[in-house]
Amino acid sequence: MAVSRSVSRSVKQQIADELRDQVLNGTVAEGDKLPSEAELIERYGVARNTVRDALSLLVGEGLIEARRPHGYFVRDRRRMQYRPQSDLRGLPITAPHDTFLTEQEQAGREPSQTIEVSIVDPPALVKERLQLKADELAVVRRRLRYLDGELIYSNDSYYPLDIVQTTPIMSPHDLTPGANHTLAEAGHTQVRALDEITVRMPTPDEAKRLDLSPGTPVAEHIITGYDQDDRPVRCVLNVLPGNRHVIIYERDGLPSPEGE
Amino acid sequence: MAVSRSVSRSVKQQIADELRDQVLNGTVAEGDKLPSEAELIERYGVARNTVRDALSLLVGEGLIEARRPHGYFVRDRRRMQYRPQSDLRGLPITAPHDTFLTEQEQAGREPSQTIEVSIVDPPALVKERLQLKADELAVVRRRLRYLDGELIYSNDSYYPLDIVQTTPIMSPHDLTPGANHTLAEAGHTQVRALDEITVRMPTPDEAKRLDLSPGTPVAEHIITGYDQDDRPVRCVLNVLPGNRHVIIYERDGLPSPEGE
DNA sequence: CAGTGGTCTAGACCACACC
DNA sequence: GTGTGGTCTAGACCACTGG
Repeated sequence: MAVSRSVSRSVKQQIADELRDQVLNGTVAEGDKLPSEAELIERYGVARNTVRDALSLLVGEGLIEARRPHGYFVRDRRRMQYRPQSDLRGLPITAPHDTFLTEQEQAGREPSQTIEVSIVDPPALVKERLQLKADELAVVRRRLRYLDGELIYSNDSYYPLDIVQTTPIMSPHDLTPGANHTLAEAGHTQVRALDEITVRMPTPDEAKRLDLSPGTPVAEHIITGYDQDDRPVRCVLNVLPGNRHVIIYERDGLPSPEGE
Repeated sequence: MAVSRSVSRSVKQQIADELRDQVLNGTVAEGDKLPSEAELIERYGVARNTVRDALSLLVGEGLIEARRPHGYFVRDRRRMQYRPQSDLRGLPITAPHDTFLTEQEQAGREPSQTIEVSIVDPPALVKERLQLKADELAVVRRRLRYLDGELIYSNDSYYPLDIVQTTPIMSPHDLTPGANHTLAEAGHTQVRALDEITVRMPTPDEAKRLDLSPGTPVAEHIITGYDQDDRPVRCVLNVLPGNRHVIIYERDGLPSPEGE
């Protein structure tokens, strides 16, 4: 019903508009099932591909997803806070001192993670940031972090091999004293960091690893940490599914350089 | 040629894979034109919709875009730096003191912007952050920023009406002394800020306003500024096309709270 | 005018999860 | 089995831009 041909707006757009309205105003709530393709074909009197085109527009907007063979569902729009500052200040990641684990436990959720440690020839992106020569290697701790069994984000921390060679960073367990502590003991106290955030669509690999449904962008968050001698000692590569997070920074001071 | 049926990977996936490889390894460079649909139909011996399905996968990954009626082209993957800290420290946006304009001019590019000022009942999102009551209004300065004639991002700054009512913030021009200066003169010196960054697909409105091609996510960057009495005095809503920017924060100190 | 991608139709067969 | 969405075919007509 109610699709008109020969209007400026295409049929699939009109169908998508109507469904989008219903999603946004709550007629169909988060988690609800949309009508099946067959129902929409009947309702609007159009071909199946037209209905599918309309639905794929909404999928591309990140509003709905297909769960085969159950139907299309409205996606969850709630987001959790992601705070790079406390992640770094509390340091990245270890048992009692892992900010991810402790913060989430306090929030009454069940955090967990998998850790996998290896020595690798790191990607160019990491090599540049760690100022490694062509033949220098790095240790990477690859983590997948979960909350209540649900994958939240991936976190790969790279360290120059020569710095961490004999430290607990090499062991595939939570770092009980904390990675920053370990680095400091090795003579490299991290005193500053550079955060780079890029927004993009995931690669097919990432989509698979993070179990992302189509229409889900990611934030790639790269942290490069420097020690007291301005040497890069850590490069962390986080990939966050865009639909699950709000990235938060708090800033103060704002010294007004030119008297503004 | 070379698509095989009855393999686990679908035909459209195989075609997409082959084209993706060519894009990523540079066989077809940024800005280059891909083969037309007709050529791909012939090359692979499949139906048109199959070719279109393959291409729309790559469009969804943000790798290529259709420029009708010219063909499909490899998208530009260069990004410019976006630094919320200097944007705020230098203050947001005015003629000689506008960090956007001055920084970009120094980089040898031609910045420009449109400004539109109005008094509005702000969106709920802004109202919460400015702690406005239901009937309180705000002044919004809506900007679209360009570089060399190309749209870079949108920037909407909201101010509580009662604070800026009689100030130059109300005039639709560049703020020569700077918005922070004006706020300070009105007795509200901004001393801290909260940044929130969310990653999502654009709404159809945004896609149109920012001229985003399909497969382009956005970063929504919300800055809330507080004065010496911890009253929110500004709420800035930036929408950045994901494919054009790297968001950069610099942090130092990292005081290691619990001795980590 | 020719060639491009955009829209739409009307079919077909498939894999998968649930009953 | 039944119903779901996923893949694929083989056509058609359209709007737009360039030569």
